[in-house]
Amino acid sequence: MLKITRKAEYALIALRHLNGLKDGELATVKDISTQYGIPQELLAKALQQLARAKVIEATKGPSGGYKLVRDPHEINMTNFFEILEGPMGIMDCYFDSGCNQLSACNIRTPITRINDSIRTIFNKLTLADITY
Amino acid sequence: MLKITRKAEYALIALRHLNGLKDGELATVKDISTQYGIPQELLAKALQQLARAKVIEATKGPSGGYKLVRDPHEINMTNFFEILEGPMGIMDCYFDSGCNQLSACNIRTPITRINDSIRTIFNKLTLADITY
DNA sequence: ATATACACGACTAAATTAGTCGTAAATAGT
DNA sequence: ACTATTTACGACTAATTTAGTCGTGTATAT
Repeated sequence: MLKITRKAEYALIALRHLNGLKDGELATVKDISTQYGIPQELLAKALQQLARAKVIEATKGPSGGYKLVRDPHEINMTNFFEILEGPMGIMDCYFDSGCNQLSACNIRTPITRINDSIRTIFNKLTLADITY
Repeated sequence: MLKITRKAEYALIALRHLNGLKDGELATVKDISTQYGIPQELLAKALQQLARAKVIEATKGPSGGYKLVRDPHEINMTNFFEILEGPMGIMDCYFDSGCNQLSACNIRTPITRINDSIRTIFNKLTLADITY
């Protein structure tokens, strides 16, 4: 019920970690997964998604790793979650119009409003806020 | 990802329906489930939970059914969801202190803040708002 | 009596999430 | 060139959660 996934949780931990690095420093998946006790392969996937979305940047090979490449103030949590998990909404009908009960549904409007409220919260929250 | 369950969704539809009844009118599970295309047994369970929590009241026997017994302004969505699904939080650690990674976790504080924001939204939202 | 409606626990099925594995590709150091 | 390190990524399995069903019981209006 209204839970975020572990993948998102792990990614958030990692992002915060990357945000704390000194200029030019990189962190590897291994670094992060051992430091925080996170399954390495799962974290790897999450970071790969963030890298594809250009939130972080990867350097391959020995002494490689990841670093943040966007201003923490520009990474908002709606973005972040949607990169990792796809559309964020408390019900699918918010995005997906394939609901076959729509005509009878009496809560569409309120649901949409609730969704918007939640998205607004997450839109306003940036990585910078999460870092303090 | 941040989804509410179908049970909660169905319950919300039902509550809104009950809220629209005339004084003294009752609605049966069957009424509601056929009108909105909801699996009857699942809806039944949800309404039983709401009845146990004294949000609605059941009358057994022929011409029985459910009716609302609380002022719609007093039924807030945090209550509502927690009746149906238990504690509402985006991560378990918000409630459950059994996390074995707590010491390393670097996002506890921000997670708590996010949770509080969401709970605040749902605290302010009453059934009356959902009914318009 | 009987038909109707709620109560409730046990159960199965489906879907989602979590986590693993194998393989490939880039690259720094030697 | 070779090797160790590190990211990239799809396929797979396992675990958990959610969805939905079933059987049985209790209350009650007619």
